[in-house]
Amino acid sequence: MATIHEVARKAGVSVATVSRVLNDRLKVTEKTRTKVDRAIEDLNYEPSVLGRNLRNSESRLLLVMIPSISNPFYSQIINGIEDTAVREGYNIMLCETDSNPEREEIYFSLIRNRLADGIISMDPTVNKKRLQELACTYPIVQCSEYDEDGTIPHVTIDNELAAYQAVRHLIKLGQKKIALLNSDEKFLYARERQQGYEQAMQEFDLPIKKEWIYSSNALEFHSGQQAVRTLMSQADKPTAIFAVSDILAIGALKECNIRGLRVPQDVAIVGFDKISFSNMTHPALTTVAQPMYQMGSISAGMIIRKIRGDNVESVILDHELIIREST
Amino acid sequence: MATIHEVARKAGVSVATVSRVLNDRLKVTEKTRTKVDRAIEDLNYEPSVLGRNLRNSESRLLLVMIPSISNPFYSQIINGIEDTAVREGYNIMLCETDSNPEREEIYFSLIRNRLADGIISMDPTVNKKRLQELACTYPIVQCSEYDEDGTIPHVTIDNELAAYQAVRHLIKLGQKKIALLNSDEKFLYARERQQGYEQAMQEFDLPIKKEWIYSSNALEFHSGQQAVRTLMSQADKPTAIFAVSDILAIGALKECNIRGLRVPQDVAIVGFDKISFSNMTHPALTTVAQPMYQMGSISAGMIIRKIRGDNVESVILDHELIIREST
DNA sequence: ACATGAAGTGTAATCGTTTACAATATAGTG
DNA sequence: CACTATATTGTAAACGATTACACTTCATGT
Repeated sequence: MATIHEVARKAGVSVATVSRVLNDRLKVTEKTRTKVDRAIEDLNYEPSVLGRNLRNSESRLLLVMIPSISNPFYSQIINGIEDTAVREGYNIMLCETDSNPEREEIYFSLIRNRLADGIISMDPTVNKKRLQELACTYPIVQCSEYDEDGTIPHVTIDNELAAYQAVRHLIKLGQKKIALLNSDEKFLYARERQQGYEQAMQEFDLPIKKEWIYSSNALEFHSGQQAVRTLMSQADKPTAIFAVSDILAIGALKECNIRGLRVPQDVAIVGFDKISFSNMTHPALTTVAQPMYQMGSISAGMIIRKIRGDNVESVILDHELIIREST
Repeated sequence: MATIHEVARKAGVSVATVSRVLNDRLKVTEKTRTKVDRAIEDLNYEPSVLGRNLRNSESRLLLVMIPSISNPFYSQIINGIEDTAVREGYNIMLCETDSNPEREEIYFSLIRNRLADGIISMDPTVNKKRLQELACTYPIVQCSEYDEDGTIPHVTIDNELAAYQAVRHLIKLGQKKIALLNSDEKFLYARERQQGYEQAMQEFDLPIKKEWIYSSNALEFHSGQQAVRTLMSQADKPTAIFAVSDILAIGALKECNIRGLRVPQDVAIVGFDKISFSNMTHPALTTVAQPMYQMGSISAGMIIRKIRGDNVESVILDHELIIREST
């Protein structure tokens, strides 16, 4: 628990010199440097980040806000963020909002209190107005989800195109009765993916039936199951399902399995996200891969540049359709 | 970005009084309090955690070290930690070690640099000696994994008993040829669960065959698949599998599905951990539930008490066998 | 030998809080 | 009303670093 003063005394120099040895590496003779180094060694001194942060008025901490830590979609993104952040000398604080505005506000207070230098928001349910407001004062970027008419820089994929290609893939396999398993339309990505679905259906002159569009308000496994129950209770049953999330798709798959519907022979299923579990199911899930690691590392890079005061542009990354056994 | 000085000036009081309004709530008249409150309001002042931390020489940050963020086993634990931590005024930094000692050391440096007040370690591959060393100086607790001959307080379950009960469950169902799908024996929990397995087999006079004990060095989905390939290539094939992790069990299940082996009719499978995906498979997995949320919140409570200087005792929690479709 | 300038080092202010201690105001007592 | 005892408030010193600025050296050219 030595301080810079003790090191200075032991080395017979001033604190300024010790600080210079610690940071600059310029403008200090080899001789004093070794004296200081030895003193540091002897006392096994480590500078206090607390003191340094106060003086530099920065914390080198990044807030990463996600709705739920158990959603595997975010795992790879977080990996990307963390690797880049650590490389640049930042650490991350993972904040689980549970889509709860109160909790959200607690985390926002961390940046107002200077405990964080910037925010990467990935919560689609975040209070958009509040976020815009904060973004005027503090560095904020959005990852994956973003606000259409906001000004916050973001990184995302072309959701509409990705959905379009996924549905086209089903159509090319001869599918005609394709259901959409969507999440709540209040989310931008949900609307965009629905757009892509409709575009593909129209392009190939297939009917868009309201009964085949199922909107679930939660991205839960059970919602996927429920969707299949509803869809398959209809007179005119779909023979393929495009789900906007792997979790929903896995729920749908489970329900098909339970009902003895063979996948892909009786029902073909496409998911979205390529979470790690999507190839552990039987059959493995066809899905749209988002470049999650890259999304993470790019958003980390963006927020760090924004903290430094550079101005940054939004980025749209490429996706990829991963064809596996479920289609 | 107002400071306490500006608030003091605006309210016509000293900084000490402002600070008292902020913290104590005692020993300041109603009149001055309202003056100060109004000034705070007007400037919309928020105290800087940086300054406060330096003065109090604490950061109110907890380090939570896990090998991999994508392992769903940790999700619930982290939820438990976070809820308790936030309630006590702490925030957590999630640190993914990737079981990489270098990375581990980076995170250890955060506590040496006073950027964290304590560590909750959940990494079974952590360098035990290093951890013991640090535990002399800094508050550290272990969650789930721990060191038998160490002195670091920990929270865990009775792995041996849990494994024993899982295997006994299989035996009671009439199973006689039970394979053990273990992870690397360097982990304490692996050795303990193997103990439980062997104890159950012995108690019911069933032979323990070396060929039926498969040790995988990674807790990966693919290891589970590989295990089934190996086990089922033998002349004397097991008819049940006890896996020490759900991920391994899900891998095994997938391989059984591929090979047309019916679960549970041809092969019964038991997993361990009750991760959320364990009931999304077809059939849903019988598994041993660890009280993960509770483990998290208890370890958070422990580390906070330890930071305060209280001394804390290790805790062993109850587990539960969850019987589902795979047995 | 001396002025010059560069290079290296030291002094002290600063970041934004908290808090021991001193100072002052207020209430209570005879 | 004078005098304590007590309740509030203010002053200034920490906490542990960084850094502008001032000061010392010391090699160089004359």
